[in-house]
Amino acid sequence: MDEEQLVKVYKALGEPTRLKLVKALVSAPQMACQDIAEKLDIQANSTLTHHLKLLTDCGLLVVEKEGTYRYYSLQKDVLKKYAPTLISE
Amino acid sequence: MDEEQLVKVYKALGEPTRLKLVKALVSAPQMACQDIAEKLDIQANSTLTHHLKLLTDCGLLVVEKEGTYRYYSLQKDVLKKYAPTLISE
DNA sequence: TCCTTATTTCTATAAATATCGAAATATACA
DNA sequence: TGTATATTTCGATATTTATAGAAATAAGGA
Repeated sequence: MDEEQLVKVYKALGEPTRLKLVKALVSAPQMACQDIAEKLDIQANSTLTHHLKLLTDCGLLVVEKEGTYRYYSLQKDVLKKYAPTLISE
Repeated sequence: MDEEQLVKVYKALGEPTRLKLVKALVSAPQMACQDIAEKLDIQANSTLTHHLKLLTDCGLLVVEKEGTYRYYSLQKDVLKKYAPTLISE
């Protein structure tokens, strides 16, 4: 992974809301936007979308469409490689 | 390590200049401010101090005084734990 | 003490980013 | 088609942060 991408990964993890989101997805197999927003106490949909975009752009999350829902899940191999402590802790 | 501290670590790594600095210190045993500023092409002393503070505050760097110099070095065990890919790559 | 070098602190500014509200898009269903 | 639900996009604002210049601090040597 090139340096620019590495910066993206660590920037994505270096923000409280997104770190909480990643941690939540370590135990949950996948979550829809609603569930995530509720879990993390995010007020605006657009705020959630913003965070989800950063996390998917850097490869930490993947999204799967299902009807009007989108289910986000963790790329555990990526997380394990770049921030293994988040998997086990 | 509590969550707040974790955020600090990843925030410290999620910025191009600081990531370059960490990478430079993986191979160099230690570096003084001057050397770092030159290596990373940092113009203002205050900018360097700012970055060094974030990196030491989160535990990634330690500083050792020697006369008017301060030598910064990497806490490799910390880096290895939270971002192991930076050690080997 | 005075001067030089090395680094930090202070203050300000510009750039990046987290948040929000509202409108737009997408999909399912009556 | 029309309505409801889920999510994204757009535009604006407030907060955070990276950068810089100047003054302050620290240590060594003339």
